[in-house]
Amino acid sequence: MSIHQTKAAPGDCGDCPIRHRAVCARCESDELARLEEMKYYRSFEAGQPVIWSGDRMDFVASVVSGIATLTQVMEDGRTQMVGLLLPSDFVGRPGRDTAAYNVTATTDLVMCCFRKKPFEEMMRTTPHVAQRLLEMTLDELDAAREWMLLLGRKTAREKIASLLAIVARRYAQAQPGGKTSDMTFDLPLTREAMSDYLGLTLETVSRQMSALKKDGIISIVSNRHIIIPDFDLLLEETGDDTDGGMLS
Amino acid sequence: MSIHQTKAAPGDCGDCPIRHRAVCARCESDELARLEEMKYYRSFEAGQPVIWSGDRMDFVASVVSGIATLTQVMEDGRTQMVGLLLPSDFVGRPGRDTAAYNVTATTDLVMCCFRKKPFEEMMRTTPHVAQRLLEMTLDELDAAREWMLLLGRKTAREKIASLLAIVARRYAQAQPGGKTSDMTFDLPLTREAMSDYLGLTLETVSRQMSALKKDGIISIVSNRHIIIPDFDLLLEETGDDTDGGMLS
DNA sequence: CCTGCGCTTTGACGCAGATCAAATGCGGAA
DNA sequence: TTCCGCATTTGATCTGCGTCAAAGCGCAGG
Repeated sequence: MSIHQTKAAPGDCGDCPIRHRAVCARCESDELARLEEMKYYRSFEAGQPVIWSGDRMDFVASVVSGIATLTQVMEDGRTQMVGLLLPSDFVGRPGRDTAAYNVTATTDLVMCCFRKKPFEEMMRTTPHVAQRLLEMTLDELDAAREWMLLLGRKTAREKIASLLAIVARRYAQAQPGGKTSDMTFDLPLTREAMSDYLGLTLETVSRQMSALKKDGIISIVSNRHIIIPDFDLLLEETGDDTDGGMLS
Repeated sequence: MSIHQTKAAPGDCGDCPIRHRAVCARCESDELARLEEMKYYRSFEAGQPVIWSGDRMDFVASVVSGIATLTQVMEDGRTQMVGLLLPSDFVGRPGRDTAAYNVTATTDLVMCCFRKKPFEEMMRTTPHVAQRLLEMTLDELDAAREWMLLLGRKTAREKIASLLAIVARRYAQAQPGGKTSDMTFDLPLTREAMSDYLGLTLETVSRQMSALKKDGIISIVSNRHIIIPDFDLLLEETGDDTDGGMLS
């Protein structure tokens, strides 16, 4: 589907690209050894479902590379994304045996899966995994609350700007220097996925993207490739406090 | 402000009404003793602020009785509630020293506060508090995701029905029998608080409440006091799957 | 009993974003 | 190169909810 080949799974935790950010971040080498025994990799092509809400799920997992989404769907088809999973993010809930959401690969995806039983046992007997998972869950809860403000109170334009800022920021922090000027990245989401994220229709997303482009806030090259000439200008469109937040 | 007197703080954890549901739920008696040493009670009148976003916060806390809200406010005043805290719910984040949200008492409120330093130390050295906190945080994350679906995709009528169903359910589970018929309760929220919860204006909330009343889904006695003659009828208005969800 | 003050309801009107529909453009296969 | 399928853009119109404004209503205090 794309020219990229799925990066071969690392196999050894020592070489793992998410080693220091995922649930295993705090683990000592003996704990890593235990994890190695319960882990296995799974790959998915862009667009493929990982699991459906309600399905039995006997593993938990970390995203190693690529992007996945968590979505909720109402009976009549209305869809809301409730999670955007980037490398090192965690899927699944210890102590629950069915999936609560649809999980879909939006790009080619590699996940590091842990068999649920031994993983739960490890959470009970050693502190490092549970500690890290708590920290990650609290971060996700904060992100979810930010997202709730976006869904409940922001205008369509502010929503789009916020999403672009979030994605751009994550690319920036995975990249060298460059800071506030001339960020460039590939949007890993279709217009429809964006609309599901933002609680809008895909037409509104498209119109607002065009509007931001017309106003010089962003450049759109080849539909997915975005250039942000001035990140501060984009931030002003998000409706968020321009200043604060540097604390913490 | 109300005839109710603030229930005297329990003082002893053994008598605490939230003993088996709060962060301390899993603690053994020696751990409880440690918690007793770091805890103190604070009371707030209905409508009073507990803490403002950005303020220094050197405690974490459990709601003992009453109701508090977490809200985010944009520069221009747009407000979104991001958390509704009922008895046994937890406020504050270990490892963070400023409040991330406005916390407000919407009814008379009693909180059991723990000094942050010793609480964090306890999380590091004994597993039970951290384990319980992880579980509670995962529950909150699920609730937040349900809430995101509501904010992003539900109609005003569905939003109102969903909120009433949530509150009614919680009252029901704190009450005897009664099940699906003739639930009656006091809404602990003003129309404005409801609108902040749902991402609507207070006028729309009022109109939809009137509409549900006209359609016989609810009865409104004295503005805050609500009767739900048939809970299943209300559920049909929420837009959620009428059936599923019995699993789990 | 009257009065004032919050909270709530109701009405009239406007608009942001949804809906319906039709191009347009782009990448992959033949 | 042409063709096809699909994502995206753009246009025209509709509508649910927001906005602005004015009553009601219940309760505490005088």
